[in-house]
Amino acid sequence: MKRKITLKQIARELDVSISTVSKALRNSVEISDDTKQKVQAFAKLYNYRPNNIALSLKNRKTNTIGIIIPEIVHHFFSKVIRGVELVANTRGYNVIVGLSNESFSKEVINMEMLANGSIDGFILSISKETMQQQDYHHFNETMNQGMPIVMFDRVVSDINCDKVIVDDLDGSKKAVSKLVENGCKSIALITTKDYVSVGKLRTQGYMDALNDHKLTPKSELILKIDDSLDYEVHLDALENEIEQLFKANKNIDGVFAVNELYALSAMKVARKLGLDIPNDIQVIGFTDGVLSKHATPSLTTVSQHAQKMGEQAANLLIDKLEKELNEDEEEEFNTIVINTELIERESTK
Amino acid sequence: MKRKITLKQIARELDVSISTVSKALRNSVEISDDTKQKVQAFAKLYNYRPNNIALSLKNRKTNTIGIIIPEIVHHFFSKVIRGVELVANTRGYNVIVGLSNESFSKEVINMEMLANGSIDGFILSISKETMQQQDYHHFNETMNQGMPIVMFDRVVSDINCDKVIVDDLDGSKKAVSKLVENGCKSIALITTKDYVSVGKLRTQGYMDALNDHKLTPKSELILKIDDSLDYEVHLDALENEIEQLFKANKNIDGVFAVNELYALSAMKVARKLGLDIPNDIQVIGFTDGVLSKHATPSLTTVSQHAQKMGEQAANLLIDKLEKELNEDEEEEFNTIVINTELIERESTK
DNA sequence: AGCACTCACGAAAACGTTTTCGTGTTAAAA
DNA sequence: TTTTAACACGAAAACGTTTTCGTGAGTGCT
Repeated sequence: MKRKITLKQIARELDVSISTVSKALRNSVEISDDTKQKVQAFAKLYNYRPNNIALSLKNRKTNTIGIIIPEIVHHFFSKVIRGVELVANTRGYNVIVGLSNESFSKEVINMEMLANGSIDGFILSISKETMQQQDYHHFNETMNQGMPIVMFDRVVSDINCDKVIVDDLDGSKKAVSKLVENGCKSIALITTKDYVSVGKLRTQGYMDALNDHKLTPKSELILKIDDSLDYEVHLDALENEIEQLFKANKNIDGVFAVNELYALSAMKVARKLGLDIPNDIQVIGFTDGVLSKHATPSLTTVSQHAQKMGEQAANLLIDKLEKELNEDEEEEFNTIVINTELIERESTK
Repeated sequence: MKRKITLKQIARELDVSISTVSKALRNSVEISDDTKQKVQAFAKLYNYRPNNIALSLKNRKTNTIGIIIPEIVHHFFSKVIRGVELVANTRGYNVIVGLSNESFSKEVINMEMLANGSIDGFILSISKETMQQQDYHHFNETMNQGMPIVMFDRVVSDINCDKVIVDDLDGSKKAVSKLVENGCKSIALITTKDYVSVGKLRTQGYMDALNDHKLTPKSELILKIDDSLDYEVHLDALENEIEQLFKANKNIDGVFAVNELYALSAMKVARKLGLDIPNDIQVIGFTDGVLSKHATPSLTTVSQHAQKMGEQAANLLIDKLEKELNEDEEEEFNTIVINTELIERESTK
């Protein structure tokens, strides 16, 4: 078990100075061809590779970006990571992952752990708890230290930074409009509490679409789920609430759900109540998940293009990292809006 | 936008030496209480945090572990990452993620990128292409440089390192035995080509279970899918093959599939052919996926405990990293076997 | 006064690079 | 022969830490 070889060791073996070795390897004109050959051959033989940590320290640049997400066992987030990885790698960066697990304190700790030199910038999506508490000091502090942040999906307008978001409003308008055009008269909305920004926007889109079609939104058709419960575990509770909704409003003929699980649960309850999909009731979900495609009937969804979001976020961040900004010139922040796409499957006519 | 503060700056401001600042912050007895207080107050005020990169260089230890997986948009792998992250974080490590995308060259490049000082050790699952080519030089070279590796799930016996594996053999035996006990006489196997080690083992488990119950395996009931196709895309081709199998063997009353998608496809085809699940035909899949739970009917599966695998792998690696091994004492490698669990749902009686 | 000790601190090396600047040698020009 | 210039290389600083060792001032003792 031999350690990795260093410049110093090569220098000692070849009886030259460290500087000479370094220059020879970088093909400097200062070094004679003879010496270059000798050094390069030796380095190749011993498979020399410069130590990344030393380089990072010297250059004050790690070529690593940190990504903080609330949860990794989630189709949407893992697709985003894939997108980030893809462009990061092709642009010569590594990716270091931190999970907040939807917790404020874990988000803070994780960011502090990485902000002390380990990475050059952040890509992140805010945890639910942070959104509730509306405590964003860690983002501001990070940025004050000159470390750029790109937020995606769950963003907050109070923070001035680059952002990549889904056009949630337009996406849900498209979905609800589709339901209306397909003949639905009484469309239910299954959404989350308002503090999650995306939930709010999707609710707004539902409203807008109804208004556009001269339909009046009815509050009894809107079900707001308290998603502080882990719904993977409390599936029963979720289905119960939906069942109550359906029973109280027998005329429901369309459902728009702000995520995959709500939509699937709605379909399950509908079947249980003897309703046929899509003839008695049509369902659309907002999601980038894997369940929709394989459900029976398969679910019509609003696709978020998660991987593309990751790619765009990474490009935004790396662009900023590599642009040496003139001191006097004002820094500017971009917001990229990713368009949604309605993927029609069997749950709609 | 002010840079992060360093020891040197604190030293200059307080008109003491760098060493004094460093010692004061670490509460050294060498420093007077007066000076300690002064320094610590100043450091707190300016929110001083030691630079990780400098520490890594000095200590020759990064407190970061690299994880290389073939694919991240995959329930199994993302659960493993979650497990790794969990114990890594509580033990003071960061996690840096590399994706091989099932490609040999990307696996090699990614490992080389990280092996030059960025991390202390690897946790990885081998890509399909690497398994096919059976070229493992990059693993050996990494280990020769003193960087430990822990392999999980897809391992190879030629390499001497720590491993965490699922008891694939026992898992599939349990599944197939269950089918037999539930009255199945003619059980089909849907598996992959043999080069993926886990596929091979699961096939073996199927054989063993049949033999244990005095049933003779019939080759016409075994369908080997060429999974070099991306089956998410070529779903039709997959379903076609399964349909041929069913049509050619009308007596099939049980199916064991080595992954979730094969199992779901089998159910879909069965329904299409007018077969009732689980009365006409029972299905079990080997998986840790999310589809099984939400399928209709929900799928009975062999659970792999992916998160636990990640946790164990991380513990194994960190244990090795933190155990200063005596030079003379032989290094030893462990293999942890994770037991599977049969989760019974609606697709079996 | 001379000596030994403790106390509180600083200098310097080390981790592995890159880069600036200086310098000795040799060959060409005056 | 002397001056100049090119050439080939080395010394040293810098990135931000930690730690070993050295040292000057002060104190107590004889």
